[in-house]
Amino acid sequence: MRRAGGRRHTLRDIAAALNLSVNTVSRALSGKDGIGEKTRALVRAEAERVGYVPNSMARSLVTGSAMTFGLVITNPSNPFYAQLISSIELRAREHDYSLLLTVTDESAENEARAAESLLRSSVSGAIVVPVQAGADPWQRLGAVGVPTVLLNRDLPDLGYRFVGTDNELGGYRATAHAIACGARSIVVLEEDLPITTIADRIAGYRRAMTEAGLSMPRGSVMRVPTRRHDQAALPWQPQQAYQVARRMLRRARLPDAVVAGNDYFALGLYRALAEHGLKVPDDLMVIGFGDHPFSAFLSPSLTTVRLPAEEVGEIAADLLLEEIAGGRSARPLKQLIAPTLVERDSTARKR
Amino acid sequence: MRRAGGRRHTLRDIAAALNLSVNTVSRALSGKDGIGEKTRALVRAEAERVGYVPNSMARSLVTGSAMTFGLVITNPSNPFYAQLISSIELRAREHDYSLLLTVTDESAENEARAAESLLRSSVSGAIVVPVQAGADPWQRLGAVGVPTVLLNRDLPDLGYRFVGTDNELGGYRATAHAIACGARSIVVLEEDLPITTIADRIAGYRRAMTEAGLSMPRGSVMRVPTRRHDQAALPWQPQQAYQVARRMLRRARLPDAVVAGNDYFALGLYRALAEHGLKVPDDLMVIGFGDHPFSAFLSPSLTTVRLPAEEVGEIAADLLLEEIAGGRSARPLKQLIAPTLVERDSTARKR
DNA sequence: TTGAAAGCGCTAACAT
DNA sequence: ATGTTAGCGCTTTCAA
Repeated sequence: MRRAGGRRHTLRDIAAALNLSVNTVSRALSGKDGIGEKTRALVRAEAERVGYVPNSMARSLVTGSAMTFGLVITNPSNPFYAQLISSIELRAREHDYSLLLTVTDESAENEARAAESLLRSSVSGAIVVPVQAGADPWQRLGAVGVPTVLLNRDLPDLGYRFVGTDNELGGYRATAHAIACGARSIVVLEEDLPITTIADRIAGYRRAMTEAGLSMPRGSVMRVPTRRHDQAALPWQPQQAYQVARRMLRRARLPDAVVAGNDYFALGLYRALAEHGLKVPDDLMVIGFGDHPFSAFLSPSLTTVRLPAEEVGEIAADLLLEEIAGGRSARPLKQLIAPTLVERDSTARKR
Repeated sequence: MRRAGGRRHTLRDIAAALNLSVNTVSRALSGKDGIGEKTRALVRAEAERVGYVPNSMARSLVTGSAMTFGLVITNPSNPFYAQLISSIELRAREHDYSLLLTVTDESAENEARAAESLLRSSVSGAIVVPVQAGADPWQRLGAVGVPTVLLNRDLPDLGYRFVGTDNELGGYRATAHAIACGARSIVVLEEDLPITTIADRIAGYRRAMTEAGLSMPRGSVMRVPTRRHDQAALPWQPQQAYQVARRMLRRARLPDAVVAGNDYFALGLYRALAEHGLKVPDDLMVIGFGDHPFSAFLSPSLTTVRLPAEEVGEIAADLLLEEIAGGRSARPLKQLIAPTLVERDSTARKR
């Protein structure tokens, strides 16, 4: 029955044991000066002896800061976000902040609740991947003075700081690479979600095509249906991409290359193509997005766009730390980190 | 300069505006009875008007409960843990708990700090994947009365509640399946980490081999080196498994099947085998572990062991909720959920 | 160098 | 049905 668990010791306990005032004990422990060395040693020893642990809630109540980051993410099973969690948690921890994590699962309702919850918890600041179904919840957070950094998806109306991947550039590079490899007719396979990351990638694709003077007939942008509000283990559904790819394969003229919005879609593509007797890259090139862990080990290995997850996470945390500190940052308000193309065999066409 | 952010409104503000006592306002808002309906309506209206948000720290300080789960995980980039985060966060949220997340990255030092941090934060309870480098930090947590549930890796000395995957059974099923498919000589490929999940899987492998009367010569258990304390994007390194597999392929006699400790290792195996001109499954069968998102889409598709991540997460959360509520649970102290074998092409040998 | 007093925002007794 | 008092554990004035 370990439930027993005696009451935690408080400053008062230590003060009583040592015949000191609570205040003295507080200062001895918090390393402030204006205290005798022997007193401090005494207090520390007693604190150690009884296993004193400060109560952060009490401290926060008076200082007004909970020393906590709120992190709001759509889906931890997305490897990009998983990495972001890691790198932000680490940075937070290094600066003695705790991490309060909320998952929105692309739901505006969850997002509204999340913002409210961060408010209640008096987080020192928030890092948010918005659902992009309105800016209200985060507007509110900023309005009451909680520094908020937008991650990966911007909400320009708010004028908050933002770090993310340059998806437009990613889409451009992927497409330009396909073109450089000889593709003339290129199809994009993207999820059907109304978020800027996807729109940006498509814009990048269009720019590359336009620059190369290539046409984008109807059907060049294919959409994979999303199942929102679905506590999904998978960030994306290769199976859904597979279905869409099969539909594409019924067309009279096949494209030379497909640029996928993520590597999971490329997985579905691979299967559809294999079943159809098409060889990658010789019959059709495939380019992924995300450089997910498996991509280097597919056969053929997948050419893809690597995302600067760790860097984005670190910058987000640093931006937040700066905002909390109150200093105007030298950094630009909006920061887009360039992703890099990783060339592998799925675009290495033998001539 | 949104930094302005006026002070948050408090109960006192509302009380003053309405000429009521703070207490009345408190009860009106918290839905307690003993309050006039018109008063309540009035208070609610005013709260709404000024956008009142309760201060959880203040409430927690007096109630003693922070309405927070502490979740301590080794690595969010492990898809199994990513799912666990999702399902636990959801369950917590449904019951109005927030989630405080800490990443240990397999470091005992981080773990000790994490436990201390949970203590400071007065979490209502903790769900922990221990590093298994000693039980002290969690012993301490329980000792001061914080309900703690162990996840995926047990610390039997503590006598805490535990939920996890039945890895022994998983290893057994994987191996037994290989045997059923005709394999006589089977090698296991496991990470080199001193944790029970791995030891259990190996034990299951041994049981299956023994039952079938098969021998396990030296070299039957191959170890893939771990890079600990490495904020890695990858939960495991296919590349490392690839290296180990290449070493194996230099042996005089090759096994009929390899049982991998996770699907990422299977990825490395696939490459090594392909480079060596060996066909899966005809020359060598491969079985993975984890049923990671990509596994169904490899070619050949990977036979693997699917882990009950969502179920484990939900049970962990439910156990914790029960412990917090203080009611003795009808459930067993230790709960092992059976994983299921997913048969695919990597073991479908044409006879 | 130390102590006393006040108060952070809230809830829980106990009055009225 | 409402108000008063007290106090959660800590930090922050201000005195001594």
